[in-house]
Amino acid sequence: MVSSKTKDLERASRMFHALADETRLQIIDCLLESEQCVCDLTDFLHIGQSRLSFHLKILKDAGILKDRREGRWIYYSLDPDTIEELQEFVGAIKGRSRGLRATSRSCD
Amino acid sequence: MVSSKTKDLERASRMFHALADETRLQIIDCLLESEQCVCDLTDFLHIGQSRLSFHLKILKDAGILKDRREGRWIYYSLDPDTIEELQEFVGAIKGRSRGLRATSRSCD
DNA sequence: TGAACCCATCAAATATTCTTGATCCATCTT
DNA sequence: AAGATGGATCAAGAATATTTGATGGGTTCA
Repeated sequence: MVSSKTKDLERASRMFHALADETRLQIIDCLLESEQCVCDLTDFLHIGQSRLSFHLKILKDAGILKDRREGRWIYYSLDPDTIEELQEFVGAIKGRSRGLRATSRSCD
Repeated sequence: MVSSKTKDLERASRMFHALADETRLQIIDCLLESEQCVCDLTDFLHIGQSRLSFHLKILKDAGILKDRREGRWIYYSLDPDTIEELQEFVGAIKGRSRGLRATSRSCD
């Protein structure tokens, strides 16, 4: 099966893009311990609410975060499945990056 | 030791940014098998030389690629140490992302 | 119902990144 | 030395991303 390598790269680049920002990595860091609601995150990170909301959306759209509503609060948390997917992707690169052979070719 | 969490996040976001682009992921894909010189990569990827050079620089600056000159050619290859660093970073997130406890806090 | 609260979304201004073509530099060949 | 080749770099424009403040929607509580 081909599984469209193009699609895979598109998905991977979206996930990496979501992680390519210090503010978003801080958000993730905040969520390592447990889920958090948006208002707590604004307090912790000292950033404006709409700005935080913007970054949360990017992380959520990339599948890295999930959210759930409870009354007036919305709790965000990491999505373990996506983190694992990410780990597999990096692992696939690493698997081959040690002990490469001399110049040869194979690509597109 | 503190090791400046800010620095870590800065470094991590740089690495992720380098991976947050389909063209650059294609380059990496080309380098999985073996090192390649720039002219081969332009052939494989069907992109202009200056464009490729731009992306190679981003990957190299992030530490993901190394280069070595041989006569008039410059060969690029993956840097296994950085790939490993990347894997550790993702692993650190994954390590805690399963089985989170209920709401609590700890952050900045 | 209305006020207060939590949060998403929108529009506009900024800032950053990417692409393209031109130019320059180093190396090799003759 | 002169030309050819492999690549980096630069400048300018095009495309994306980010920040900020304003607005609006859903929820709770009086």
